[in-house]
Amino acid sequence: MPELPEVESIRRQLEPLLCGRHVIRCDSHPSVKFLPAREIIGMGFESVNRRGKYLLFGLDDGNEMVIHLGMTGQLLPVSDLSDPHLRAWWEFDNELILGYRDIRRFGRIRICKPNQYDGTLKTMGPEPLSDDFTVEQFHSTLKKSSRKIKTQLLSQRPVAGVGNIYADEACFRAGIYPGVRRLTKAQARDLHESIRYVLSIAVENGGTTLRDYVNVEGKEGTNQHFLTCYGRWDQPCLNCGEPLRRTVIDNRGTTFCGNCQRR
DNA sequence: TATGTATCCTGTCGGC
DNA sequence: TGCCGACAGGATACAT
Repeated sequence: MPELPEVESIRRQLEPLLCGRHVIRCDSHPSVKFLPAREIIGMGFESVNRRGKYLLFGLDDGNEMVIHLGMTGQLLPVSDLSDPHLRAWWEFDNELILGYRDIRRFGRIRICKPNQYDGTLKTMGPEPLSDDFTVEQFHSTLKKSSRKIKTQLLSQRPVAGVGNIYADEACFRAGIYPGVRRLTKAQARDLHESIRYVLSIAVENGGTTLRDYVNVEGKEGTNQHFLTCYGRWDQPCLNCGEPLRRTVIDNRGTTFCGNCQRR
């Protein structure tokens, strides 16, 4: 499930591969989710950027191809175009064929003008590892909603790029129960610091591979070996030793420590 | 406008 | 061994 660290790892590897290259052939799965992949034939790639969990490919006609990897999306060189999970592919003028594999088809591809986004991209909060992500702005945004903190984080509005794994990790590190609806300024500061910490470490580790995630080289990340909370229910809390618990918050599996993360 | 819920998808796993 | 249902979850459409 690619979140910010996984998408950033992919972006860093794709940038030198694609910039300056032109698409000479391409095709896609007939689903409307993936059809826009066919629209960039003949175009050149000028940049590979990221916003939250979205990859933004700058094209030489001034538009951007936006790819969200969903749950199981992968971008990597391919040779077998009969792969049943291949949803789109682009052949470049250096014989590279970049494939978009997506087993569950939760991802999507679209073409749009830069900074003229809709949906989540339009309402997305600041990049968590940038100077734009401040405690004041973060606390102010959280105060505007009465939804549970984890739900707010997953909405991408208070901050970009946080998914289920890093929401659990950050709440655990901050000692905040993910189901609370209001945070004090001090709690917001702790959560702000924790989000930046867990994402920074995950980027350094090349992302978290639990099942499907691999980078452009087909290699798994290593951050799964450093998770302190997500997916560790029934295992002892690394702080207090109590068994971690599992619950469901807004239809998302959630791991927490009932002792360290008080409601 | 804010909030909550259903839906899309398919591989995996556990129960029978 | 094989079948079947539950489950995983990000974004979005829809209902309240």
